[in-house]
Amino acid sequence: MPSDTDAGRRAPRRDAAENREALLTAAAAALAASPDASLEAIAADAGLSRRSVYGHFANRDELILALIDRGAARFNAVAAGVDHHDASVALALLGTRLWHAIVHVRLLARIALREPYVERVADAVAPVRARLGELVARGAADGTVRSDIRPPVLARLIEEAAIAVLVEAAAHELDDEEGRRLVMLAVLGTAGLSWREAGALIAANPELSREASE
Amino acid sequence: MPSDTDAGRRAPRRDAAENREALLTAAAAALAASPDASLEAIAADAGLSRRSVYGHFANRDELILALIDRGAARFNAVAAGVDHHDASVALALLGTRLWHAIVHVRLLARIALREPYVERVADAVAPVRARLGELVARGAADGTVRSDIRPPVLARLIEEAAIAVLVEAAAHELDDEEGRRLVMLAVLGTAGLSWREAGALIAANPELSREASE
DNA sequence: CATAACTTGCACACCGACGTGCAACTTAGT
DNA sequence: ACTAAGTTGCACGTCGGTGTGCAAGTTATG
Repeated sequence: MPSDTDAGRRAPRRDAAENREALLTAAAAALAASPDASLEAIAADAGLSRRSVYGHFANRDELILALIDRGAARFNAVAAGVDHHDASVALALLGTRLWHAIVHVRLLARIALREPYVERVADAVAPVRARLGELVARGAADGTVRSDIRPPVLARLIEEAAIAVLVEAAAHELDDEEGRRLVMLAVLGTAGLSWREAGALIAANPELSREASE
Repeated sequence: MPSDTDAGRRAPRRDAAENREALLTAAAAALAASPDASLEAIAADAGLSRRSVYGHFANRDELILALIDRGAARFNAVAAGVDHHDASVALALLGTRLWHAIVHVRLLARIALREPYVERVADAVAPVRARLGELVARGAADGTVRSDIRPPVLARLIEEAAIAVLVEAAAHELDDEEGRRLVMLAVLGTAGLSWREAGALIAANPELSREASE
């Protein structure tokens, strides 16, 4: 008895949920490649017909919104567990975590370029941004991060630098090892550390290296 | 007598050339804002009707290609005159020059996102990329630039970092002063200098500060 | 195995944008 | 003032994509 209200109704089929997932996955891939991929293309990728997309989503827009929320959730979850008394280490750590979520990051970055969704993505991603802002502010205050750029601006620059690496990584396929290292170096460099300092910091904090899990 | 071949033909009207310019300018603005602005919108911006666009360009594509070539020309010209025995200074200098060409940079960056034009933009911009590559390689060799990232990759990262600042600058309008400073700091930070080193380098090289001309 | 849940294919209307032909108009140059 | 260069508006066909209705299938599940 699934519920009181839908008495006579049968439970939804399990494979429907799977197809919905397949659609989201296909859409993520297609939209990351080209932000205005057609429903036709997406459905085909998911192994469905265009017609049956409408059995899962009211329209194109709802599909994309679902995608945004899904990506952002993953994204924010990743950022939530990041902390360290040294702000620069925390930033590097955030970088490596982002590397694991690279697919989501790239997708959101692409979607956010299209006019109607900019705001929506910004809202969905607000938590990560907030966290990043905190870390930068703290670092600027205690001297672990540069203080020649206003913290809010610096936070944006670090964000952009990280995204740039992640996007770049897609073109020339880097292995996990190098990708994570690059994100950290880009973040730390933008944060004001010299490349030797950044290297030393990574070497001194093994938790930055052994993130092979997951 | 304009030429021998077009004997009976009258010289083209001067205002036609002006309108062509107006179209390009309007298109640059419109496409930078939204990379799939309609010809209708562009023409209106330029004070013309959609119909007469076809008097200047065979089709939408040719308009965009003209735009790419025009932007890239400006862009490459800017990069050509950049050099300095210290590679990191040269990079910073390139940064400030790019700041002056910010409009073109942003436009090309946007257009390059659209599938059919990626390659074309890459070709058009090849000279700047080449120059950047040289500088990075030289800097890595003589120790003025970080050597923990392969030079070709580092060149891409620096490029992305600079573009990120330029794009970011559009949102929150920065004055000339701060914009140029930010581009330089982002470039130098990515190149491996600490923020204090970057500050010192800028202070020590007045040509990086007095670029108010043009 | 009965049946609701789901998928499919096709038809259709709709929309925005592109590109073109043409006739009438306005305007710069000589 | 004559005239070619340039602009305009409108009509038209085309194309690709969206969203919907419906009838006929297929398949998971109770």
